[in-house]
Amino acid sequence: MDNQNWKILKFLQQNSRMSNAEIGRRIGMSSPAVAERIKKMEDAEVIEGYTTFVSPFEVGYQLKALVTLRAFMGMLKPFLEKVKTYDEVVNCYRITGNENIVMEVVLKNQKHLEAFIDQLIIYGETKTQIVLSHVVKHSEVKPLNKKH
Amino acid sequence: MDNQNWKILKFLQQNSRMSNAEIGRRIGMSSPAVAERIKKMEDAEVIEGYTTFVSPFEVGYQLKALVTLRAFMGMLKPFLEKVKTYDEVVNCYRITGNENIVMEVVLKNQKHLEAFIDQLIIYGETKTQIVLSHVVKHSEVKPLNKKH
DNA sequence: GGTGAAAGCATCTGGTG
DNA sequence: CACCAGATGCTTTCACC
Repeated sequence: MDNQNWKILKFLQQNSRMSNAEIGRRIGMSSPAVAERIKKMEDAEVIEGYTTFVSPFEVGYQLKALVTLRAFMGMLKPFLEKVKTYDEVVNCYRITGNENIVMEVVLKNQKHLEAFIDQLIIYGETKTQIVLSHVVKHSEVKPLNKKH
Repeated sequence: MDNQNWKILKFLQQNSRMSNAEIGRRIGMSSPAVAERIKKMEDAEVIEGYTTFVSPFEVGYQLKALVTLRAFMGMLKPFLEKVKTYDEVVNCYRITGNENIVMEVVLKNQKHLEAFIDQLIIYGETKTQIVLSHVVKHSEVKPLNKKH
């Protein structure tokens, strides 16, 4: 992970559809060299994949929320299986503390939110925080600063 | 947003570097037709961008946490400006309720976490939840189900 | 939305330091 | 081992239908 690799990752994080040739032009390298470096980062799982951001709002999801779950005894495991099947859940984290789970969910409206939360009551107690705005959106991963 | 567009979005969300020609082959459409549909979804901001997932762990960030902030009176606005400058913050949401902000942060180690939280004390009270695992990871946005 | 030509790109090969 | 340059097959792009 030298400086050239970080430059490649910077461009790929900003626009993963940028061609290897264009990346090469910007960092002073031939396109086969760029391709080879990308391949190695994929193999090393530094690069986990390439995706497209779809605006939930533009396709009809008017609400975004963070839903926290404090699972009932014995219900965490079944929930961890079930959560994969919910279309509304964009991200789900297992966390330390009194609460076990935080989910980022997209929903059509209040009624949809109500229906979604109703599904969860068998698994535990929930807390819902409506997202008002996305202040920092998928900021790039940057090289670790030495001072830390 | 017909069914063909949703198929294109499905492939692009799974692998944004897939060529238009390959997408076209899979959905029975020519590559110029695919290109035109993608362009229109970009213009309509249905597609917000294309990115690469970089594994924070593989590049030296051993810890992930959700940090919640309850801002002191008058400190929310300055914080909303400041948060954009933190390399550790991957996502930051403004939310409803007692607490104002939830951040997803990546950190080198406990010491780095301590230093990060120390930076926040002037803005408000914090709560930290360490992420144990990422149960659902950037699940695709899917078409809204009619029943909701 | 398809087709076909031209330009551009990815990928493989062989060769250099 | 990382890189470059040239050759080949795909891809993108733009004209036109």
